[in-house]
Amino acid sequence: MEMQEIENISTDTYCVNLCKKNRLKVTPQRIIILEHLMKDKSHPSAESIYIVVKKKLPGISFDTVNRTLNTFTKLGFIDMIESISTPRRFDGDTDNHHHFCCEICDEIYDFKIDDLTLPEIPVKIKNEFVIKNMRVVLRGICPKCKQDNKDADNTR
Amino acid sequence: MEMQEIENISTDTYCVNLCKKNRLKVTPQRIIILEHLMKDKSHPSAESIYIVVKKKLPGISFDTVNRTLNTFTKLGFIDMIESISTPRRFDGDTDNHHHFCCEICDEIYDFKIDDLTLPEIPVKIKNEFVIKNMRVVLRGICPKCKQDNKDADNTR
DNA sequence: GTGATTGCAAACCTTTTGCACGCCA
DNA sequence: TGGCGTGCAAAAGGTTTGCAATCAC
Repeated sequence: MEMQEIENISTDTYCVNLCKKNRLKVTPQRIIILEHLMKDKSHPSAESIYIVVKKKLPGISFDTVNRTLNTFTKLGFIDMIESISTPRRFDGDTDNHHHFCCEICDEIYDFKIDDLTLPEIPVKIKNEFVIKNMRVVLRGICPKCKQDNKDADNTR
Repeated sequence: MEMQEIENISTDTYCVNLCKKNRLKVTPQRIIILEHLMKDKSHPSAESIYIVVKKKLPGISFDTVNRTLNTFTKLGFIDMIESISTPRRFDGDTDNHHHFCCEICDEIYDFKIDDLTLPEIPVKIKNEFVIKNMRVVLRGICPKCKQDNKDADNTR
């Protein structure tokens, strides 16, 4: 009980500071959403976050949840578990290979990894799950966009 | 030139056989879409596939492209580069960890990999790309759905 | 006070579904 | 011929955008 309270206070403080540090105004909507995400390990959707959060803050709108999630994702507070964009993309190459996704241009680059250095999947997973496919997904900035960014800096 | 022709013929034959083997009726729409996917390494969207394919088969509809892509994906002819489902999902845990995605229930399971066994990213990628995040993504069937499948089999 | 943030509504984009017609086996 | 596959149209599902009112700083 006491622990719980202490935990809440510190989570709250953490969220407030995170917003301040990133020059976001500290609004109850943001704090509640962020607090919830710190606790919810179920990889929730915007919809399910909205449902839970609305109980504590009945006036909150779904759009605010969506927008706030976008803001937090851009700032790196949270991760979006999804490839890049809404339109689905397809790959005729079903051989084992891996992807680098550029977060600026959404381009996907293939690369290979030496089989010998493929990661060790935990035994528990190997035994209890049926693994059909393994992919290493890198996210970041591709050479082209890196260059474009530099160019933009130089013209400032 | 000659090579090109030979290539086309064999690609075509390959696509026809692949459909037949999987008891799909061989329609020009399917063959053209499949042929295109064999060549296009750009990880195209349904839209961009539609635009290209329409040039060869002006009557084709966008819906057919979409439906065909679904069919091919289910049969494993091609891969869908996307996380699981359209609604985005979020993760408050931005520490390095990895995901198992169940293709039946869409549940996402976290797991850790010993840092020492993390895969070797090719030097070319390391040098030319800015890597912000690396995740190993496994796809398959989770223990719960595996059990459910077994149960269903037993009641047949 | 002022500018960022919110809530509401509409717009937008993509995928799915239902149905009649046409084509492949 | 029979039934799968296609094209068309409408619906559904989710995210984004524009705008006026509100709130944090």
